Parts: sequence; C-alpha cells; structure tokens
Amino acid sequence: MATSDPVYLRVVEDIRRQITDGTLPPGAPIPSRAQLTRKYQVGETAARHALRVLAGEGLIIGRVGSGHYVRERPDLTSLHRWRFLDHPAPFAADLQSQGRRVTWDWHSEPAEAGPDIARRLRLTEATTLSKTRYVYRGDGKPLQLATSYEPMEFAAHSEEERRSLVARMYAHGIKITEVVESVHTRVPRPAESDALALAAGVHVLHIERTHWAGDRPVETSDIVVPGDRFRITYSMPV
Amino acid sequence: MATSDPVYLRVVEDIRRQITDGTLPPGAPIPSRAQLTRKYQVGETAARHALRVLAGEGLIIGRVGSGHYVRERPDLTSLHRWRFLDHPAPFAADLQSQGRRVTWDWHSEPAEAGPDIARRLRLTEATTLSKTRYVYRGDGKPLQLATSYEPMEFAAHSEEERRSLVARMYAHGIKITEVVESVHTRVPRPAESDALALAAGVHVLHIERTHWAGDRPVETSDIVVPGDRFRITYSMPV
DNA sequence: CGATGACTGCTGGAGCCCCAACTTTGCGAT
DNA sequence: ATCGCAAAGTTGGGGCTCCAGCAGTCATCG
Repeated sequence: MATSDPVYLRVVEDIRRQITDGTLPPGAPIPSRAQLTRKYQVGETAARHALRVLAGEGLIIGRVGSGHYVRERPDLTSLHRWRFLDHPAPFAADLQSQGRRVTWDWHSEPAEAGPDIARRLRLTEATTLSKTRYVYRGDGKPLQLATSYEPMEFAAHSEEERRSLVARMYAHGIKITEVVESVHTRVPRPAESDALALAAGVHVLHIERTHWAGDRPVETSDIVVPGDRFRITYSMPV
Repeated sequence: MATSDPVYLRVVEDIRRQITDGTLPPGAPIPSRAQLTRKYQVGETAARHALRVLAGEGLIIGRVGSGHYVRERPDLTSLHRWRFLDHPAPFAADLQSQGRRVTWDWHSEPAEAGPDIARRLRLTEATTLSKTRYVYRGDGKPLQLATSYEPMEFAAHSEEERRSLVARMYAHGIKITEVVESVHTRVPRPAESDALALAAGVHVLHIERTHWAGDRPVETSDIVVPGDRFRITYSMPV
C-alpha cells in the first residue's frame, strides 16, 4: 500500500508480467477496455492508456473491431556479417542463404554530399557523388533500405557490376582493405515506417557502413532494417 | 483537403518537421496544450496526444510545471569494437579512452544455465555456471549492463583475473580464437529501465557475445546499452 | 535590499462521454 | 444446412473537465 504509482501502471505491469512469463502466450487476447475497467477497478482512461503503452512497447497489437492480442514475435532474422560480404547493400546474400527469395530494386542519381556524408568520406569541399537507393524485399515484403554514396567515377553501370563493390573498385586500381560498420537504434523516419511497413513502436537498426582503401574512405552507405525482426551478427577472429 | 488523417497527426507532423529541419533547435520550447489547441484549432485531447506521441518518439521531453522542449540529442557515444578487446563486459576500456571515468561493480554467483544460455554454450544437459552481473558507470551515471556466463572452473578469482577473459582462459590451456557478437534492439525490461535510468520510449541495444575456442563456445554474455546514447562500431579487415 | 509567499501557467494522471468503423456472433429465413 | 443480416462488442479518434504538483514570476513585507 501507499503505492502512489499511477494506476494505469498497475495494469501495464500486471499484463506485461503475464506476457513475459508466458501466462499470456503470443496471440492470446488481452481484456478489452470495458473488461479492464472492471477487473482492475480503474477508469476507462487508465485502461485505454495502459493498452496504448503496451502497444507502444510492441508487446500487444490492437485490431479494430476485434481486440488487443499478444504480439507474435517472429524469430529474429539473423544477418551474418561475413568478412568478405561486400554487396553495396549488405546482407542480401545472407538472406538468400536462409532460403528467402530476396528481390531488390534500386535507383541511382547524382547528388551533392551533405555534411554528414562529406564527413564520413572525408571530403573537404562540396562534391557530387553517385547516390543509390536500394529497397530489398523478401517474399514481396520490404526488408531493408540502403543508401550508398560513392564517387561518380566508380559508379556501377551494369547489374553485374552492382554485385560487388570490392571487385568494381579493384578494377579501378583501388583495393579495399577494411570495412567499418557503426550500428545504433533510433525511431524510424516517417518515410522509413512506410517503406518498411513498420508497426507502431518498432525502432530500426541503422548501420553506417564505410569501405576503406588504406586510410581513404571510398564508399559509405546507410542501411536501415526493422529492429524487431533483425539481428546483426559480427564474427571476429581473435 | 479530403485529408481524413487524424487531426493529432497534423500537429505531430508539423512539429516533427520543424524539429527535423531545424526550425525548432534542441532546447526550444514546444507550445503548450492550451496554445496548441488555439494554433491548430484542435481539442485538448488531440493536442495532448500529439505531445505524447512526440515524447514517445524521443523528439521532445516534457517537464512538469514548465513545458515541453525539443530534446537535446547528445552525440552518440561510440563503442569501438577493437579486435583484441576482451574484457568480460566489453567497451569499458573504450569508454575510458574517450576520457570518461568509468567505474564498474559486479556480483558473481553460481547459476543454472537456462535454455537460451545452454543453447549458446552448446550445453546438452543442465549445468551450473558462474554468472556475473556487471554494472558500468561513467561519471556516476549508469552506462551499461552485462551478464556473463562461463564454466565454474574458469571463473575469475581476483580483480586482476577479471580484466582479461582471453588471458584467463589461456592460463587453463584454452585459446580463444573467435568472438561472435549479435546485436539487435528491443524494448528495455523494467529492471533495465531502472538500472540504466532510461527515458520513456528509449530502446536498448542488446548484444549477445560469445567467445569461441575453435568450434567450442567457452563464454557468453549479454550486454545491454541505451539505444539513444550508444553506437557500436565494428571494424573488419577485408 | 532580500526573502517570503501568492498567483499563474504547465504537465501528467484520471474520469466520463460520443461516435465511426470494423469484427464477431448468433438468429432467423430460405 | 447454409446464407444473410442485425445486434453486440471493440478499437481508435476526439471532446470536455477536474486536480495535484511543480516552476516560474512578481509583488509585498520585514
């Protein structure tokens, strides 16, 4: 007693506990607003707010006209970071190896390097780069977005060239020696929510990847994948 | 016209645009509920809901008695994945090198391997492991949680031993040859929210790390860091 | 001149209500 | 036995109101 916690939290915590300990398995229905008000002796506002919070956490999903249900958590798709994988937007080969039919389309255009890209490619003055957007789909559903920036003179001209950045650069006498990936999580931008068909409350993993030739960065890309469906695995020899 | 979008979204989108394009810089005050109702000609409920959505996205922060403000986005702390870094809970050395006073404490105890840990360490039968929880703090503030599991016979007995897993294993004739890290993002568990003092709507990066000796996993740990303050960088020679 | 206290504005919790759109269910008619 | 339809239940959007607690501001008092 003397718990001055907001009452909606009592509801949230109780339901969350039931979900995490398995009392409420994936797919199980959550009591409706009306039932919650009775069960927990709270007002409609509190019941409603509790459901919204849980939905925002991605634990439950609401279906209009039907009810709220414990969200099915599909197994995380594993993205293996093989040392020699170098597709412009990575992981496609990896997804294919997991037996998923992956398709991708892309759109290439010249673009001015913004401050962020300029920094990553160590450009000191305004430079026009070849910017390519990739959209990856598995069984029709969008899986992954990527935006790649590279100097105009190295840009891919054929579908074949597009498959290996390392080979393409090598043909220009540039030997890529290192790949650096930086991963963090953030709220999706509206365009990303649309493109990846993200549910509310789902964050994305954002990977900034840069290919280096010695001490010179030669290509950089932003890769965005849904945070609730992907894990990225890095394997490093010691 | 004919925009049948919910009205609160109009407010959300307008404010979000102003934040992302810099019209509202970090720290700038957001109009109050009362002001929003007048400005956008919406009810109090819609204004309030818009603010809640933006706060949930981590774009603004509400201060009771004062107002809502554009959230300061501190630069992401970069966690560099050096190839030979092998502290049981990683990144501490890395944080130190960035000039942050990092302290850590830990608690070790024997524990039964759960199904998940058993799978990761390829254990077929119930085994008792040494389980160590680490809490890392920078300038007093919690930064990172880690839980490490290793066979009882290899457990560290001194502070010194605790500093290098690789050296410790080597003393037992085990040569660690590979480190595998798998990173994904998820909603923090309540205990993690507390321990890391997370704001609402902040996700965590969860890293599962396993040290391998040849084809045998010998240690595995779970590392949890706030998703809004950390990025993890992996550097791979090609 | 400085400290205290009243007043105002703001957030966050909570309650209740109305409605459109959708799903589910059960009943009645064919 | 099946079809169609109406009724009931549910979500999500929206509205209004009250209140506690906090943060400034400003005026008054010692």
